[in-house]
Amino acid sequence: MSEALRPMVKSRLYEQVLERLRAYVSEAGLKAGDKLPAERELAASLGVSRASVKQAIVVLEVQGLVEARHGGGTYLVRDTLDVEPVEQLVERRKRLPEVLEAREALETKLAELAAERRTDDELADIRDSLDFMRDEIIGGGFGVEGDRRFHAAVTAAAHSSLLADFMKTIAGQITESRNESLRQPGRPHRSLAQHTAIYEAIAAGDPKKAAAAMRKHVRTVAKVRLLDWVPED
Amino acid sequence: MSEALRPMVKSRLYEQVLERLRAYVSEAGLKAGDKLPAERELAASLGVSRASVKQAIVVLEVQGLVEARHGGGTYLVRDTLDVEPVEQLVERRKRLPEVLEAREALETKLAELAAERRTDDELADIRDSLDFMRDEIIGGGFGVEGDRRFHAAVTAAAHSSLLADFMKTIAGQITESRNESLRQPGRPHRSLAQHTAIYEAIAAGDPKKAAAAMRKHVRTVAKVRLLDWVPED
DNA sequence: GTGGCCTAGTGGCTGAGCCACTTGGAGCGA
DNA sequence: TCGCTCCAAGTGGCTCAGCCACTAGGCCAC
Repeated sequence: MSEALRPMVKSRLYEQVLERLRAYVSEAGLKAGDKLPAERELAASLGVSRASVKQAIVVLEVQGLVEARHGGGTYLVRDTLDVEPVEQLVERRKRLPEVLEAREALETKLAELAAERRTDDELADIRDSLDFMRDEIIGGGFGVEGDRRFHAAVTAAAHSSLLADFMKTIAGQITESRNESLRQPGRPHRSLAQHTAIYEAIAAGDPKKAAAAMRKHVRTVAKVRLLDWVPED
Repeated sequence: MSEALRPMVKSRLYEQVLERLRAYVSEAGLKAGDKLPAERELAASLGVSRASVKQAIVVLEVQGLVEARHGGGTYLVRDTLDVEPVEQLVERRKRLPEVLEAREALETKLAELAAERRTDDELADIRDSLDFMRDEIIGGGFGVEGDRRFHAAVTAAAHSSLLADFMKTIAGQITESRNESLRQPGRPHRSLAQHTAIYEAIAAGDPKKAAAAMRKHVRTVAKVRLLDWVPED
């Protein structure tokens, strides 16, 4: 109660940086794909430390408004730094089933191609991602990052730049579904088993088996997501 | 295209910290209000720098899952660190009109009381927040922080711990509406004018005028929000 | 008991620095 | 001239060490 009368939250510096950044983007008329000033430069011109600028950028990153490329600069994903209104979120969510259908089509083929075309190095990459996932899960994590690496490695091993490009366009939504799916009870271990099956088929050079294993995996993910989202209309 | 086949995003360290943190909370059975380990401690036990831990905490902060009190530790807001599913977001959103009604009731009375009870120091605080808001707007910002400080200062000046507690329970949703409202074109300046009117009434010790000015202001905010959210059902 | 004070604990922020990765151009060879 | 390699500059990722501001809790004086 003594605390109730005081200001409710202290403003954090990164929040002010955030606001300045948003204002800058709209004033400078930056569009999707445009490059933001370098972190060191921003820190200098805003008169704050680089760490604070970093915190602001991290926030924009998790909100999907910005993409930071290691060594290559930070880029706008949309034409603005404003957070997506709830309405659009819902809209996007309604299109998720479509995305998961598309994912099934693409990844099934990718697994098939990977089984045929993978080099030994690429197979090792897939194996590494599987190990990483296992470590994550053993360490109490969900294996999110390992899952991501696995699918990226399979995509690379398929040697189809066109399919890879398609995957890229739905990568964001897949990430979303991955995060949610892997948080379900017992999910990480089941996921690990399914990925292992995919890996083994690819290692054995068996395209049909790889495709089947991948299809089963993607459908597992999709089913959960489709079930827990029942639009009221 | 050469880039299309490579892993799509590199994992950031703060994301892994995030995952560990979530796992920790669920394993340790922490509940809303419980204290997280200190940043230095987390950094040490996770084997990462404090800056990375900080980035993860900032993410949790903007997602409203955690509250960091300067000098007082970091606390869970809910029973979990998982992000709120879209469904609940929509649910909460539907209750927003109610919140804004409640806000009108509370803040109108708070303004009235502040006009009667404010000390000179408190009046100065309100004045300061107004100046801060003006600076923000001149500097290209939206005046979000100044707005927050203004209402906090008025609440303090009203000397009603009960009303202040009520305000606290809807503070989160008010913040949300503030962020969105102030981003509308021309909004910051109009907001500044309305706040100035409230300030002047409080300074003059005119409770009726203060209440009226506050009511007008809150209704402006509410109207915009109510208009742009039309549930489909 | 009450109130003020002091100190340890903790978050906020900074500055300097190293490493990893990207990019673009210089320079070399065919 | 074209194309390739390689390197240096630019930039993000992360760490370390440290200072300051604020909070909380215990101690002490009254």
